[in-house]
Amino acid sequence: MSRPEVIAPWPEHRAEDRPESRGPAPATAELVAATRSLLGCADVSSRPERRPAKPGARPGPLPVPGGPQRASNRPTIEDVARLAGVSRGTVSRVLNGGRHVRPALMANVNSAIQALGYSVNQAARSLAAGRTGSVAFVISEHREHLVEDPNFGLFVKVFSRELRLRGRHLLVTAAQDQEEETFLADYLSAGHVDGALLALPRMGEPLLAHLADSRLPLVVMGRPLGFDAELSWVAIDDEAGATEMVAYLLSQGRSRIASVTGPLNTSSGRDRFEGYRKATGKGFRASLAAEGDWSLLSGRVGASHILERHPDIDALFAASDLMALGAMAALRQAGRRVPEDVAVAGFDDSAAATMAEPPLTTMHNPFEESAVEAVNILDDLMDGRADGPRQVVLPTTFVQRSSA
Amino acid sequence: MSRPEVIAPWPEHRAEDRPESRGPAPATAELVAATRSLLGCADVSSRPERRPAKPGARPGPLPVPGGPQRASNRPTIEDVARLAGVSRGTVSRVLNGGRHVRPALMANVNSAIQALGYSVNQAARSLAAGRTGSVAFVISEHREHLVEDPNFGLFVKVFSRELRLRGRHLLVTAAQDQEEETFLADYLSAGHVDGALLALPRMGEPLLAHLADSRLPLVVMGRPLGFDAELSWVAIDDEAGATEMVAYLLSQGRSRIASVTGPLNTSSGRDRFEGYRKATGKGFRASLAAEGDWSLLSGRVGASHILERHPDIDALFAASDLMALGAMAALRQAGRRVPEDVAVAGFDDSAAATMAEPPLTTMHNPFEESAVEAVNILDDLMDGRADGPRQVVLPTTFVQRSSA
DNA sequence: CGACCTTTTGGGAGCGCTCCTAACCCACGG
DNA sequence: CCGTGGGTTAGGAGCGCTCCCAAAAGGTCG
Repeated sequence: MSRPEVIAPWPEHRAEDRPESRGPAPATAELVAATRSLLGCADVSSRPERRPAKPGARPGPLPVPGGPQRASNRPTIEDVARLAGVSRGTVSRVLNGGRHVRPALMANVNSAIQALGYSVNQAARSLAAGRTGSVAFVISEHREHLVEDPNFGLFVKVFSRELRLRGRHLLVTAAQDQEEETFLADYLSAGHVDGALLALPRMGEPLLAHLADSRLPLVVMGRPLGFDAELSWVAIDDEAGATEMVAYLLSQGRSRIASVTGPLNTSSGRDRFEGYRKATGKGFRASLAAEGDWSLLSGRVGASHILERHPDIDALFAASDLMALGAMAALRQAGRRVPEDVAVAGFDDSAAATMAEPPLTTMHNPFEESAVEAVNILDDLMDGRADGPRQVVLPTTFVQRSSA
Repeated sequence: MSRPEVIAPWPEHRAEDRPESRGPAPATAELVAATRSLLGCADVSSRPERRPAKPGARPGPLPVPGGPQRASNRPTIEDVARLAGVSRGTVSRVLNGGRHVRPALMANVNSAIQALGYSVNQAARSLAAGRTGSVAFVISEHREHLVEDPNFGLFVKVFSRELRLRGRHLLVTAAQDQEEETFLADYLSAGHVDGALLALPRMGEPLLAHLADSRLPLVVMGRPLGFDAELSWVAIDDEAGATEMVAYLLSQGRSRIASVTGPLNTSSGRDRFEGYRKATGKGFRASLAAEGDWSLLSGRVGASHILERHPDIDALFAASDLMALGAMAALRQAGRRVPEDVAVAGFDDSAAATMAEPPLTTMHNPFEESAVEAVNILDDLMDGRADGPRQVVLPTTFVQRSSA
């Protein structure tokens, strides 16, 4: 972004975050006059007038030559200043954290804000400050399926909440095809947002490369293969989670453990497979694994294929809950009982896991914590508080239900 | 909104929607000079100079007294104007639809835009025009569960896509509690967005009332009970859908049809129940129905209760797929086979329907079409093209799978 | 050919805010 | 008593755009 090292104006919680007055604003000028006396405005004019009023100074609302351009009745910072008996600058300072403002004046300004129901004009602020106050959540074409994933909704919710706590907004942008992706990358680097959150990318995705080049503060959800070191990201410990799950299956006396993996061009797909491979040790055989794409269907297809090659499996580890459901359907179709004949384990602990019959044993993926962490990092990045990319890896936790 | 009847500037597709140049912008002033000659700028100066250059007119970038305030290198409309050899006003006109601009000049301006990689500064535009170019998708506290619903993601995706096609942005806002809801209502009416899309409200929701009072263009997803006439909304024909489904069950020879309904303080819950009641005709008995809240659990609980009262039911109509899944679990637990002993039908055709065992017979809810329609209406509302609230009701379609 | 109307164009005037500078205040110390 | 310096404050300048008005250009018609 334009100014390299902005040291955090726009603080946590400002007065504007809790307006009180309701209903349509009355004509502001009158309100100012009327409210002024009502408000117990501590008269701070104990100090003498500072500057002699200039001859050309505005006496009041001042009928503009070309007729008033202000169509809206929304109170402005100027109205607040007049009501509080201070200058624009002081109000602005209060709005931005209140540093270098005497407590008495600050109280006055806050009362005025409340009285007028003032709320800052985001557009004006953005224009003047060169920051937009909003953050994009970027979803690119290859993640169509993500949208059908309940976790997507969760991300949106948590992002939105966390950002608002910091006085920022969430802008959701989706690119449906290659062309739109290019447009999106340009749009984002053009300074329309202060930062971006990127959903789980695949390898070799052009959007990722574009964004990595730009100076836009960026946090990736999931480890971005090929950009591990240069980008900030939040991920879970996929390998450890997979290892733990397979170890559990082994501990239950299962020995012929198959796996439907995630796409191997994603870090999660890869790492979960790696965890499975390591945990099975010398029992590992490539033919016991089939690559899926996280979807229900791919789980069913993958499990069928494995079943043809290895009719004697007694457990199946799916790299996602959805694929586990698909696999369960295939197993049932092949006459296997779950968990009696074949134990089935999933990954993610999504809503689907509870819905399954029998309910799915799975690894809990801390989506909410990830989202919070991502916003934290992005915030530091945007405010120049970070001295380089930052990566966070969160642990998963085992959730036992009845499928394994 | 401030200006009541804005008649549609900000057209469908503008030049800014397809920038070409990549990479960081070089110092703009030089670029203007350099590019000018390269561009085959049709020299439109065949007409004589219009106005004699004022004595005080800027000769160039003009070193500002207090030092240059422009931190960013982003080209401005002024840069484009200089390069194209026209005035700011003309470029602005091109940007906003190109009315009252000669084609030759328009071409020049567009080349300049491409050459500089110019893209409009949203903040400045908003400030000057009094419109923000963004639309809020509002999710209030009572719809927590919605977020876990895959349809929510679908809404976000479709809204985002449709709005971008119209040069607008989607802002996602969620209120977690009562207080935030009040804040949100204020925020929205304060003119930070041009319009709002409200997700499926319940009766007596304060947010709905607030928003209905404000002048903010608003489209509700689902029929807002109590505001049917005064608000714009998009809904499906819940009653007809329910009737059709129950009629199907009857046609299959099922006669003792139970129902787990949706919450009866929502229009969908009410209407689907009404359709069920009418279709069952004199076979209807209140004890055959149980009220649910759309959730899996409520489906299970509701079905269990019904089963206690009426062990002889041979069909169950659930007002949502999720509740159907819950009901199926309860039935299975009670030793009933689906569909042999009890046929189960759902509603919505959500992702959960395919996942079920057996796959769910359901009514397809055209979520995507609804979303598109909602954006259409909102667009007309925001541009003052609508002469009052508008309501749309879309039909559902029967989807047969194997549960009934 | 000039009066008159329509279409196009240039540029002034803001939109509401933040940033910055200079002026002001009030100790405090010499 | 007068500098000196740190903490406050007022208000000018400007962010990049749209809106609008008046001027210019280009018809049209009697």
